Amino acid sequence: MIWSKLFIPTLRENPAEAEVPSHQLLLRAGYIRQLSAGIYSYLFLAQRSLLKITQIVRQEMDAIGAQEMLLPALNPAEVWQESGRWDIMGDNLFKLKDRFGRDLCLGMTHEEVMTTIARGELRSYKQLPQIWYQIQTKFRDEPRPKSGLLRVRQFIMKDSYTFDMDAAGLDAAYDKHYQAYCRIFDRCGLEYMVVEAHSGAMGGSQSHEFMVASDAGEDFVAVCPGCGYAANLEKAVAAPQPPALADPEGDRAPEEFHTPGRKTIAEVAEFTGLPESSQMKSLVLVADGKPVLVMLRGDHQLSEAKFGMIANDPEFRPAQADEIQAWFGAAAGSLGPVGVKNMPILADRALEGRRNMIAGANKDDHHLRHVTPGEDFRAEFHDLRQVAEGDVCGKCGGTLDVRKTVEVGHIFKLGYKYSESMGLRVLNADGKEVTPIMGSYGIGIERILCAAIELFHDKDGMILPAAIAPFQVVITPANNSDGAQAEAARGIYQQCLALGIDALLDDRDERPGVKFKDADLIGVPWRIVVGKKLASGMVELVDRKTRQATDVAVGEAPALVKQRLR
RNA sequence: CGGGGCGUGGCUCAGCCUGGCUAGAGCGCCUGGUUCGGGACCAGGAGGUCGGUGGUUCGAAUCCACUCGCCCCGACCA
Repeated sequence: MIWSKLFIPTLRENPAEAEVPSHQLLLRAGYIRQLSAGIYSYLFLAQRSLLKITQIVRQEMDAIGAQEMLLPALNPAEVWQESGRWDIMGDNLFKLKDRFGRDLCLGMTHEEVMTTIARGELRSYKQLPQIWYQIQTKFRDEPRPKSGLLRVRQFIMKDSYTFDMDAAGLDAAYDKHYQAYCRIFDRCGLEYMVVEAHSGAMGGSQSHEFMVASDAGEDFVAVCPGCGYAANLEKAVAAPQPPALADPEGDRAPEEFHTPGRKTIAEVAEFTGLPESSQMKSLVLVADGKPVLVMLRGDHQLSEAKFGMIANDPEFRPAQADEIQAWFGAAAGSLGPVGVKNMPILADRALEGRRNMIAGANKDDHHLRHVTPGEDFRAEFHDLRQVAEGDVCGKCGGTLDVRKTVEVGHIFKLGYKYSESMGLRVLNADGKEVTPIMGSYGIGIERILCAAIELFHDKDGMILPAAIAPFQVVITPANNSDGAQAEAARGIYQQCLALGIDALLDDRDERPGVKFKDADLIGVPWRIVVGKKLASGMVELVDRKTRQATDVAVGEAPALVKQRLR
């Protein structure tokens, strides 16, 4: 296409509202404009790039036998009420009413609608398995949209849904998606990792996330460089490590001591001269309306996701000061497990086998020493702690890293949640009604673009992988008012088109510096500069990433680009 | 929803504290000219209800109240 005819509103300066690199560059490079918080218009360049991404997604989905559909974004409340998500999703679901006062919502995913179609039409095991997908706009009333296109209220998602007769079928469908996702992200040029994920409110047994490491991300992932173990921090497990100081031996009885004004783990550690790992941390939580005492090693953090799963209430809350006072007779700085009878005690596995530790005495300004789990109090042991940087890998004994990431894809085994609640049944070979098992799988289309920009940019702009760049090559006559240069550039442009290369001819009447800056900014991977060397039949082929410039014969440039694009 | 910050030509910002000239600068834009290998130069020009409403005042971009919007941190999060 011809640059002088296009609308590519590049900006010299960074708009003030943008913080993360992808947001700044998308605005500066004229890809997007904001309409409202978390709502963006995708201009020509963004749309071109997104179309390339969706095309790759489409090809790889089709390759695993998935069938593309397009479902309504506008949904009646009924189907969401049936699945229970009308209430569960709360304010995150965009809800509206039509003129007759009927409740509607804008879909955030499409389990309900897909299941509605399936239950109306699927009758026999002979029709299974099915893989259905769509690439469609989703809506979420995010409490806080942020970071440009990374967290928005309206975005494009590829979502697919599988229906199988049994767990083995689901395993196969899941694996197909796993492989397809790898091919998609590979083709998009992303560096990513696949991590075990917490399946959260969606239920289901297994779940993986496809993550791109980036400071702009919001998810934390624990990775082991040694063995490749990788898991979302919500789910990650680390091997137990010995405490900083060995426990005192012997069968000692708890013994109260005065700790005036020492409330935090750190204060008590300083006061006693014992490391934090010699203490127990007591947290009082209210799950399902009932109090629970959670015990952790002093230097450990609670994983809210893990507790939510175990307590079977993701909406749990910390107890309030007055509740704690009523239940324990002491304030939060002096709580402990000894003598607690009015609530269950959950303890982290790191406390299993420990002896003679420090804990609160349930008496203000007092603690107990020589508290031994299992002897001085009874607890149910679970993995409750959140893994931290530097913890020991549970698989290989290496050291775990914690990385900030952007989630670009998520696959999970739904199980029977929707097929059950919405009444999807088919007849099996024995003529018996059975409930198919489902999976669901998502890819954030814009997030692929954002993640690529976060991964690949420099001070001058984006360095997009060729597969998702809006153009593959830009042809820049240094001086377009030089007839020979303009003509040669046009010739090269035509040849590129003939070779099937997505080419952009920068015929603008601008100084070369302006054109170079713009080309760098919008992230086109290759540039052919037609300049003074044209006199000797040469043009320059420039690699956006390495900045390496090679002089090549005018006639050979298009073929060379073609070759490099492979 | 809690905390913080910011709203002044298309963009980046100054002016506000301490009210008073015609509301400014750089970039961008338009016209003409000179230029042409990393965001040129000269000359001329267009463009602003200072987010909105109300108040205080002889007088408000500036002070006060309310309100709307945007950004950041937290809470929240298929």
